[in-house]
Amino acid sequence: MTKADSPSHEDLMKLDNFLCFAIYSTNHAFTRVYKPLLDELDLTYPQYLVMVVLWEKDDQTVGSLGERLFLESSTLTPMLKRLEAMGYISRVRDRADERQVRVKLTESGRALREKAENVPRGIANATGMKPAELVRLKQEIATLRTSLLR
Amino acid sequence: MTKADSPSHEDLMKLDNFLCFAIYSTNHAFTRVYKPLLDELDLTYPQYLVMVVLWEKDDQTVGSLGERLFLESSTLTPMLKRLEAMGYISRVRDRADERQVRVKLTESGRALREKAENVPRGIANATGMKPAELVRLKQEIATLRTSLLR
DNA sequence: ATAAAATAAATCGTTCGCGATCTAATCGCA
DNA sequence: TGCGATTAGATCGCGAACGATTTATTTTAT
Repeated sequence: MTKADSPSHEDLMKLDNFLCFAIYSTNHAFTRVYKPLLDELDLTYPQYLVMVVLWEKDDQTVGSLGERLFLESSTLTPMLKRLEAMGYISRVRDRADERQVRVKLTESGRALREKAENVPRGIANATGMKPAELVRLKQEIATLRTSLLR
Repeated sequence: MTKADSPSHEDLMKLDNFLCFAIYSTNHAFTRVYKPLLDELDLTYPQYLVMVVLWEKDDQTVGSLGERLFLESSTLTPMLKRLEAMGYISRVRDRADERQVRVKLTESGRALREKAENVPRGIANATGMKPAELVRLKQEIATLRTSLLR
């Protein structure tokens, strides 16, 4: 492919040229890097993301967690039940609107935050990127996500 | 956070500052964008990636597919069985080394390639990015993946 | 005031993805 | 040559993830 041409079907059909595959495989890579760090907290990677959202703002509905994480209730409900079984959160129907379930941190869930404090640095480290670069790349990808969901 | 400081724990603990979450959620966004395009081919997104690898190079072992896609045999074996059941590939033990399974496209699997020809452009379009940008971003993320797996 | 529409979460069935383990085949080397 | 180590896939159990559907509640419109 020369500079002036638009990419050919041939080029577009190569896995290594897929932006989506770069994302897909890097996502798996992150999961692997997180594994040993999160094992100590007894959390899976998606469970950890839920906890991060709750540490940021406690007492949220399933719906608001889903909006924040881009997940459906069919994904969250079972996950939240697991976190509840582990004692990190409580799930209670909202008295004012019984359709909603309010998800709150337990004492144990709040306490976990301290244990998780050093996780982000461990991850940032594994990327081998400088903080500023990292922020820029993150922002570019978030923008891409917005385009895709539009 | 001022320019001179390194990021605080507080900052690092916010979901929106997580590079990994940008990747995680953008991966899901890609899956959603692919869905309607791949429905016409009766393929899931991961199945499509397997087909792309085979269209690039036919007759590979489970191991080489896994190396290419960063997937384990425990993931691939069931997927390949589904693709076989759909008639797109065949799985045959290698006569020279019976430990290996050779995965080959069927006539139908090769034919599918034409139907899939316009998928990449549809996706590229949905990103709203120019080809050159897209290549650069893809490369940055692939480099990140390499760092993470190191 | 009540029936219809909308909303929130849960449930079900299917596919992915992994780690741990198992089985079968091949290799290495004494 | 033969037996222990290695390798390649397959299997199993578990946790995501989604779409489609269901159930329960609330809102709206008549």
